[in-house]
Amino acid sequence: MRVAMPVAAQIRQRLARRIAGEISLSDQPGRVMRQWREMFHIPQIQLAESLGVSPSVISDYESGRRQSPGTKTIKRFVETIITLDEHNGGQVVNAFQRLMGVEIPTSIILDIREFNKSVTAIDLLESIRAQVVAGEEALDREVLGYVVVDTTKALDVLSSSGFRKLFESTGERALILVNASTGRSPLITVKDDFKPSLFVLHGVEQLDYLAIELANRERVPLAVSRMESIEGMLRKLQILGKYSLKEKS
Amino acid sequence: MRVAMPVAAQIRQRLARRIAGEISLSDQPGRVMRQWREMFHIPQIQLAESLGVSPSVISDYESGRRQSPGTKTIKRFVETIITLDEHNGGQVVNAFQRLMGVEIPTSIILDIREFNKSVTAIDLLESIRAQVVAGEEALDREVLGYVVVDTTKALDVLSSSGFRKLFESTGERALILVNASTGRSPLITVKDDFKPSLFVLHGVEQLDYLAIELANRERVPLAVSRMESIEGMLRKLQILGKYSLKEKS
DNA sequence: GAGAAAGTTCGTCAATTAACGTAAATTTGC
DNA sequence: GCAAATTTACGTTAATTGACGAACTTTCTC
Repeated sequence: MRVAMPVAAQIRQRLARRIAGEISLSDQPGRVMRQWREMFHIPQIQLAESLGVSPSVISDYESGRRQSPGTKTIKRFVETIITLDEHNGGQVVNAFQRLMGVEIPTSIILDIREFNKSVTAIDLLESIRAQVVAGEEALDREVLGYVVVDTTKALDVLSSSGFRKLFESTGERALILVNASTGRSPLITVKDDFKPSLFVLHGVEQLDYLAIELANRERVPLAVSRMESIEGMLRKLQILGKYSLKEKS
Repeated sequence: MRVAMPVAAQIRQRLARRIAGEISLSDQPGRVMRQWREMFHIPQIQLAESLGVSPSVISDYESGRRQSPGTKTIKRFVETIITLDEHNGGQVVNAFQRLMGVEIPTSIILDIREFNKSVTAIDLLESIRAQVVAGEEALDREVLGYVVVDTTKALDVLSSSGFRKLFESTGERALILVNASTGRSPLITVKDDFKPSLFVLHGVEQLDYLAIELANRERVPLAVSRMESIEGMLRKLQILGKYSLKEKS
């Protein structure tokens, strides 16, 4: 009996199939390609180099000049972005692994990553200028990664069981909720053993008292980021996550 | 809050993504297209008609004359085969739904289908000239569908938990195991509450005594088909399953 | 074993892809 | 606010796709 495929390869394959499927079923394959390239934090130039083509080629695809790329192109594209990530310690692939099991739609995820170095809740909060409002006692715990979710979209797309799954899949990671008007709706779902180790809200107008209460009860730190723009915050997170395999304690 | 996508549409979408992904990641996209068309029991001519193209086009893809079909082609292909199945009551899509959750590789599945009419274990066994060797008492139960698995390949590819998942996903259906030399290895895994409602073996040289014992203990009918070829058996099953929505009791 | 049904092969052609390279535009970092 | 990095826009070319249709082979069915 032949030995089964290693788990890592299986995850890789599933993610690859998912990306390839999304691209080929889209009316704008280029847009989807861009989304994934950005999810992997790979500049066009680097991708072009790895593919052995000129950067303008990537731009042409993403901008839609090529309306129906062939399977060869898709295959090379998908395999290259995944391989590049693996060379960086698999920050994105590994983070996605967690989501693959629960079928969370990609559209609500603005950014996702596993850290390759040791990062604490405090490190993360500092980097995105966030103020703690509850659960202060657990701020020194290590955070293994983060997921940034568009809360408005999530409320639209996810059922309440979807939210629970999202939380479960984010254990020991930071869940960063942008476009969270009061923070009440998402927090209210937190009841289980498996839950994020850190909540960060961005874009709250008026923080709901219940959110604070729940965070205290569940002993999860809750913070509010004071960054002006989402883009700025994503950039800060990216810098914080910049790989450095050796630093991991 | 917008209402979530209906379950049926979700399944359709997941299956579509999976097929599209498989096609675009394959080195021989045409071969994969053929596999899926055959899984859906759609003749080239009918597919061509639905797509509004000439049948030779399908053949050209499947034979590999077109080596790298574009996303538009893939998308139209996938959506058409799924839609055609849905017009037939979703015999294949619904059968796959069950497998989607457990990630069984398509490669081990030779055929799969839900019945749209009432079929009993006896009906099925008669149609493929199978002799019952154990568990006779449950032969009048209704069988909702069937899965034909290449046992040799499955032993190669599936872990023991994979087998259990396969069984679980086949509840109230017939599991037809071809290339099953003794029938021992697959049967030995049956221990759970969720299991096929009927086992059929094909291609056994010498039936293992333990298989019979286990089938009796678990009260699942076990039969051995005397059809000469696998192809012949698949054809018989296809005829048995020929849709007739009204007949379903 | 003849006839129908299904699938293959291949020459042909217009439309599109895949790719380059250069110049222009945009974004980001200090 | 400038320099560097990144992305875009687009003219161009060879290769390939997407498609037809006619002739042919294989596979069922009665």
